[in-house]
Amino acid sequence: MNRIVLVRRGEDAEVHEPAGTVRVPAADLPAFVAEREAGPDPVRWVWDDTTRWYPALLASGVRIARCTDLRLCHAILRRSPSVDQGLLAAADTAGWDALQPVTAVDPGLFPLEDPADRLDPPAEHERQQAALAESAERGRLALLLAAESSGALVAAEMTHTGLPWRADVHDRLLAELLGPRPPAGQRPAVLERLAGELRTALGAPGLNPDSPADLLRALRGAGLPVPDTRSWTLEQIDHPAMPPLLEYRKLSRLLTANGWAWLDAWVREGRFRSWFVPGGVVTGRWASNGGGALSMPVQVRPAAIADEGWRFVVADVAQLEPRVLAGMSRDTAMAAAARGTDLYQGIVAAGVVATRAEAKVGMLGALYGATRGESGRMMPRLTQRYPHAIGLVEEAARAGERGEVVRTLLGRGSPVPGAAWSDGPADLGEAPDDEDGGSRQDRDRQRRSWGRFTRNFVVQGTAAEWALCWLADLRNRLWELGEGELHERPHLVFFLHDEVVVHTPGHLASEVGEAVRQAAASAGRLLFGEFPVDFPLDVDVVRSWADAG
DNA sequence: TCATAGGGCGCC
DNA sequence: AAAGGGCGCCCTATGA
Repeated sequence: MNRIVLVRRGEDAEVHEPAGTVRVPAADLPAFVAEREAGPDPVRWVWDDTTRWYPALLASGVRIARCTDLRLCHAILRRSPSVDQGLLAAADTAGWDALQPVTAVDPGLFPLEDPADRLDPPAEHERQQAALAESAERGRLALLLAAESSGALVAAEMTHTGLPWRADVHDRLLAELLGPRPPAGQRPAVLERLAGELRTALGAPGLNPDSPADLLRALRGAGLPVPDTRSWTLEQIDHPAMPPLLEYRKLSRLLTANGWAWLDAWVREGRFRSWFVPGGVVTGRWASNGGGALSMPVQVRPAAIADEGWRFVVADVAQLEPRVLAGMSRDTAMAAAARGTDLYQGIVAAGVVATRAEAKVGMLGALYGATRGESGRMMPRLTQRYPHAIGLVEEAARAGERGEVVRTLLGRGSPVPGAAWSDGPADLGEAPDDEDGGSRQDRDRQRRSWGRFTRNFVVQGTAAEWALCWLADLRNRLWELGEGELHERPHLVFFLHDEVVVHTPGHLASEVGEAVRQAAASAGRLLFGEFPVDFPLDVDVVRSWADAG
C-alpha cells in the first residue's frame, strides 16, 4: 500500500511520498490524484480532514478508493484506553483536538484562513502510526480507523451526489395537507382553521397555539389540569379541543420541519443535499448538519423518487443492537434467538417471555437501562437466560457509575465523566452538601444517569462499528458494479444507523441487493469472526423511498 | 439584535 | 426510593 500524505501550502498541495516531496498546484491536484488512483499501486491518501479535500476532488469527477482521515483517527486514538497517549503528544495536539469538519465551502477554492493550516499532517500521521503499532489492540483499532476513514469518503460522496428529491411531489403533498403555500409570515389555510377551532373550544380567543406557555394557560383556564402540553399527554384527555389541537401539532410540525422553507433551503436541481458528519456522536454514530437529514419523516419520503430508469435499493437490519450485543458478549443463547429474521420472536420461542411485545420492551430496557415498569419486570428472566449479554451491559453500567471509561468492541473509548466524580466514588467518603456540588442525591442521580449512558455506549458504539464496516464494504462492491463517474454507477445516497439507500440503474438493482447482503455478512465476520450471529436484512427495490418497508 | 435555554418532536 | 440511550432543529421566551 502506497501512502501519500497531502498537505495544503497556500494555493498548492504538497505531496509527500516515500520517493520524495513535490508541489502540485491546486488546479492540477484532481488530475494528479486520478492518475495515481488509476496506477498499478493501490494508494491510501492521508490528509488532515476529508471534508477539506474530498469535495473538490469529487466536483472534478475524481473518486478515490481509500484514505486516512487524520482528524477522525486522532479523535479515536485520543480517547482509546488501549493507546499510550504519550506517543500522540506534540505541540500540535490541541490543534488536532479542536479541528472541526467544514461544510458549505466552495469546493473549487481553498478557504482563506483555516486552523488546519497550522497543523503538520505528516508528523501527526507518524505519531498515529506509532501509537497504533504499540497498542495491544492494534488489529481492532486499525480496522476501526480504516472504517472510520472510509465512512468519511461515503459521507462526502453522499453530499456530492445528493438524494433524489422531487420538489413538485413534495409541494403537492404539502398543499394537500396544509392548503396552498401561503405568503411569507402567514399560516397555511388548514392551520389557520384548526387554530380557530382550538381557540373556540378553549374559550381563548387570543391563543397562540405555537406557544407552550400560552397553551398551558389556556388548557388550565378551560379546567384541564395538564402537567405539560406534549401530544402524548394531550391524547389522554377527552375534550373537544384535543382533536383540532393534535391535528394542528402534527401539521405544524410538518410545516416547520419539512415545509416549503425546507424545500427552498435544501432541495436544488432534484437533489436533497445536506452534510453527514461521521464520528459526530461520541458513540461513533454519525450526526448530520442541515436539513435534518437524520430525521426525515416518513410523511415526506414519497418525494424521494429515483431517477427515470433508476431504482432505490433500501436495506435495513432488523434489531441490529441486540444482535451486536449477542456477538460482542459471545452469548450463544441470544445468538440462537437471533438466528431467525425476528430476534424478539426468537426470545419468545425460547420460552423466556410470553409475547413479542414483552421481548422487545425487555431488550430495549436492557440496552437503555430501564429498571422499572414493564421493561424492568422482564429483566430477571432475560438475565437468567442470557447471562453473558445482560452481564456485559450491566458491567458497562457499573463501570460508568464508578467513573470508569468503557470501550466498544473495536476500541472506541467513552468520554471521561464530568463533575459528579470530583468528590470520589459514590460509595465512599462524605458527600458535602454545598451549593456548588449539589446534593448527594443529585450526584447519585448523575452517576446512575452516566451508567445508563455507558451501558448504551458499548452497544450503540459497537453497532455503529458494524454499520461502518457494512458501509465501507458496500461502497467497494457498488463501485465494481458499474462504469463511469460516481453518479453513473450504483451509489449510496442515504445512511442512518442501520439503514442504507442506494440509487442504482434499474437493471443492476438485484445485484445491488445481493451486494448489500454480502456486505452485511462481511461486516459480521470482521467484527465477530466465526461466532454464529446473523444480521438479516430487509431489502426492497422501489421507485420511491416511501414504498420500502 | 443576538445568544441561549427549554418545550416539543422527528429519526434510530 | 428512584432509576429510559443517542441525535438535529423548529418554536417561543428571556436576558444582555
